Amino acid sequence: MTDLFPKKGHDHDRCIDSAIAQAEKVCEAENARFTDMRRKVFSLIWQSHKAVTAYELLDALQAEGQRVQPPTVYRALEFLTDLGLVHRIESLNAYFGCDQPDCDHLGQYFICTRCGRVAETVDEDVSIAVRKAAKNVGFKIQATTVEIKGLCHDCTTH
Amino acid sequence: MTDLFPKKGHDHDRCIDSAIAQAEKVCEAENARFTDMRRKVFSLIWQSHKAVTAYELLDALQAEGQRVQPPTVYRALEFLTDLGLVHRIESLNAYFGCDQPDCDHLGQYFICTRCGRVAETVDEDVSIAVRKAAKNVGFKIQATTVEIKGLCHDCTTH
DNA sequence: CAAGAAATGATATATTATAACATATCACCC
DNA sequence: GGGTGATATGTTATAATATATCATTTCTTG
Repeated sequence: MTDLFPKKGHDHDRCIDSAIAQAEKVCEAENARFTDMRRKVFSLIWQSHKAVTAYELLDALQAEGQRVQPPTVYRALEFLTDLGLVHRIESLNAYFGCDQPDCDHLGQYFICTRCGRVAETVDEDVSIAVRKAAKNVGFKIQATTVEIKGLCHDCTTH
Repeated sequence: MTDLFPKKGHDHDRCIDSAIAQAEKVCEAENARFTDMRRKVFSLIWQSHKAVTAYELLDALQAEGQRVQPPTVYRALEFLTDLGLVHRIESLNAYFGCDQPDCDHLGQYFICTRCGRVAETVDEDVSIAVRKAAKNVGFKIQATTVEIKGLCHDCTTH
């Protein structure tokens, strides 16, 4: 068993730094501009391992004295999700930083209902089963949403 | 290949009647009241094989001259989803009539992005793969959301 | 039929998201 | 290096989805 969720007391600054470094690389590869606003939003999303709502991001930006409006946040989110740097968690209407942006959007999301954290995995068996189920019914997949709610390992044992 | 989506020109009245008959049975078994409002909402949901938003239901009820407000619709939806008679499609913020209400909520939803129809399946391989993925990471499942967007068989061939 | 429980009505408001147009900033060419 | 078109952000308004709260009605059951 390998817990996907980060350990208590891990060095979260490293998560943030590494995510930003990755994002920079992706943007460069895609010839997309990682502007101040996008970087700011991305870094706010990475402040925790939870999913964050657009309005939480807005509040955080405004708390810093910026006069930001909803469209600004939603635009940054659209940019980031289009590049796969952030994923939208449909069942939470919230956004989550992806730590494997080259994963082709086939991931699955574990959402802990106790601590609120989210973890992503790209499980081949799940993808295969989903693809097979689609094939069985003659369905051509464009996108999949697999969100699993429950208790993370920490929260079942503490 | 067995298409889950109903054939063109199928007798949809039978879908509706059968769904209502099933719903009556479930409510009786659960000792829950299938009131006029709940029946009305349920039957509106079953007017098509698409997912319907709460406000589309509200509009339909109001179009019939009823002076219905949002909470009324949401209450009916809550009742129906709690009993498993209706499922919420998270990625659409919309509601869909379940034709196998004893399925334990482990279903997968195929959503056709062209015709808008939704079909439900309960694929054991997918469930098993998801449960295994959860076990691998020490995660205790409470609920799963598996929504697959793409083209139904009709829409790929026509 | 009375009394409590369950359902619905009614009002207000919270939360999530986008449309439309104005302004600012950037990248590139000359 | 300055003009120009493209890209990004600012600004205002509003749409779409959902819930809290309290009042009233309807149902059930003794």
